Order: sequence, then structure tokens, then C-alpha cells
Amino acid sequence: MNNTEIQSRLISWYDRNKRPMPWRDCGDPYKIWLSEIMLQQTRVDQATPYFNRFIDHFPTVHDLAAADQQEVLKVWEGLGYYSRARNLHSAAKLVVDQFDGKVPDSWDEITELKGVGPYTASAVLSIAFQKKYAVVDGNVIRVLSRYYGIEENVRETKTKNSIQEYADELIPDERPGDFNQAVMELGATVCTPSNPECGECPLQPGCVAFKTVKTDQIPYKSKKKKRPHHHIGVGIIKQPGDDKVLIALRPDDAMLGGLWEFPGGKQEPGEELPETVKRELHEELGVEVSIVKPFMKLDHAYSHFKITMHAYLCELQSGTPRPQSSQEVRWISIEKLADVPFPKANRRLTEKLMNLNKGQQELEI
DNA sequence: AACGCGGGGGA
DNA sequence: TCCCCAGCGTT
Repeated sequence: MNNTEIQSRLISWYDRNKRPMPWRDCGDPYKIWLSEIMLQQTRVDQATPYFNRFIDHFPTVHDLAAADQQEVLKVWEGLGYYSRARNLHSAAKLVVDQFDGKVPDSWDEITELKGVGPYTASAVLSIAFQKKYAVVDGNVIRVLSRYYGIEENVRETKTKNSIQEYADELIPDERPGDFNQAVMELGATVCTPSNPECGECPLQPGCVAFKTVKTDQIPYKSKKKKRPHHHIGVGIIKQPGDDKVLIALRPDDAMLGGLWEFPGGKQEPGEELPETVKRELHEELGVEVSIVKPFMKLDHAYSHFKITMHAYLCELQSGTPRPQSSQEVRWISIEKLADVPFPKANRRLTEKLMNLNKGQQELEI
């Protein structure tokens, strides 16, 4: 197949098979930009409800720019990769202050926005402004490596560069944004990582991986190293007769930056978990606490390590909590835990606290 | 070039 | 379990 035939087959397939998405064919550069940020390392089905909620809260880039970072993170809560939200918020302010509230339509300007790299710049410029920039994401890598029979390790930069060159050659003058979306849509729904539906694929006649029966070997990826596992002790500090608990705000430049948590940290070798909690709370807050009782144990996986979190109800013995490794500490009533952003594992602790509280259950001893 | 960065779903 | 996902920023 020549490039013209590849283009027309893909566009035709896309017109017949594209899934509806709230940002698709809307023509609003702000919505398209937001969708591309949310879709970084995130599936369409996972991002969609967050997109709708986000647009409800911040319908325009002006609303987003005027918002508080805590509001933005609260709406983003649960979606992960929270630097995306912080960067998007910062970029929205730049768009309002420096670009007259309009998402820039040139490469040099749009890549000034935090969180906009080569993929996102190409996606927004092509989809929102009909500019001829070819995207290369995980889908494009899979589709093109199979189609052209590229067997090199696609985790390596030079392999990705060569796939970018194929994509640059392929993208048409007409409807470049739809072409980009067509390749990605094909990768997401037909040319899937395992068990691709080659019978449904408009590119099957020219596909090297199909013809050589190598769709299960292409794209080739080197193994990722496996994630270490840590045990984390955290303290839920609560005074008898008071319904407030102590939470801490994580630094902006840390993992989960800008979100709240119950203070705690990693168990060290030879240490019992209650000791871990006492040590961490001393280090992080400068206080002495006593352990009242175990509260909850849960497992959670992050992108690069796994944890078992052990939470204990604690009481303050001496000292006044002051932020040492966090931005801020705050006593908050249990029903208000719903109002501030927590990462997933901590959110599970707050859910149990709120449930017990609502059911008039005794939290003390 | 390598690494850090969430959470969810499918095989 | 492991892998993958409409990647980017930092080092």
C-alpha cells in the first residue's frame, strides 16, 4: 500500500468507527488540550468522567486560571500523576496572562506550556488547529511498528525517532488531526497489545507483522525492572472527645505534591510498625504520640513501587505538631475530610473514618 | 539516556 | 502477577 491508500483507509475506517468522546469534534482548543493532558498514560474510559467533572468546574481556561490549586487537585483527585494538574493549572495562568486567554497555535508557543511535550503539542496543534504535526504515542508505536515490521526495542529513543519519521511521512495535508486520531483509535480498539483483531483492520493487507505472524512479538519492549515493596506506618492522631484528626500537606515538588496525607513513613529494618509510626511522627511533626490501636491495613501500587500501609489510631502525648517535612499541618473534622484532596491509599483511610463517624461508631479505644 | 511519577483494567 | 495506558520533567 502506498501512503495515499494508507491515509484514505485509515480516515475512512475512523469516520465509520470512532468512539464518541466529549472533547471529540468539539473544536474547543481548551477542551482538546485538557483531554490530551488527562489522556497521558491514561485510558479514554478512565479519563472521561474526570474530563466531564473538570469541565463542569472549570468551563473555560479563565475559570481554571482563576481557581485555587487545591480546588484543581480536588477535581483531579483519583486520576493520578498529579503534576499534570499542577502543570496544567500553571499553564492556564500563562495562557490567560501571556496569550490573551487563547491556547497557542504554534509549536514554539504551545511547548512553552508546562506539561506540553512533543506528543501533546502535536495532538493539540493537529486536532484543534488542523496543523500538520504527527503524533507518536503508545498506540502509534504499536500500529506503525507492526505495520512496518520494526523489531527494534521501542523503549529506545532511536526507535521512537524512527517511528516519528514514518509518522511524519504518513500524515496527510487534509485532516491531519483526524488522521492522528485514526491511528490512535485503531491502536486502542483493533491493533491492541494482545489479541489484536487483524480481521477488522483496514491496514491488514500491508501489515508486515500480520503477514509474518509476528503481532505477538512486535512491538518488542525490554523488560521493566520490578517494583520494590515497602511497609508504611502512618498515624491518625485524634484526641479523646474531639472529632478532629491531623493531616499534613505534601510539598509541591514531592510525589503526590499538593495533596494531603496522614503523616507516616517507611518501616526500617528491625523496627516494629508502632515504632515506625512514633519515629516518623516525631521526625515529621516534632511530637510524641502513643499508639491507641491498629486502624486499617491496605495494599497499594504506585508507578514505581508498592506498599502495604498500616494505619494506627494515635493520641498526642507531648508537643505541638509543626510541619517539618510538609508544607502545612491541619486539624480537620472527620466529615470535612471529603473536601480536601487525598491520594488513593490515604483516601481509603478517610473513607473508613467517615463511615465509622457517620454510623456513630466509637473511634476511641 | 535513565528515572520518577498514579491509578485502573485486562490477560 | 505483570503489562499497558492519547507522556512529561528532571537529572
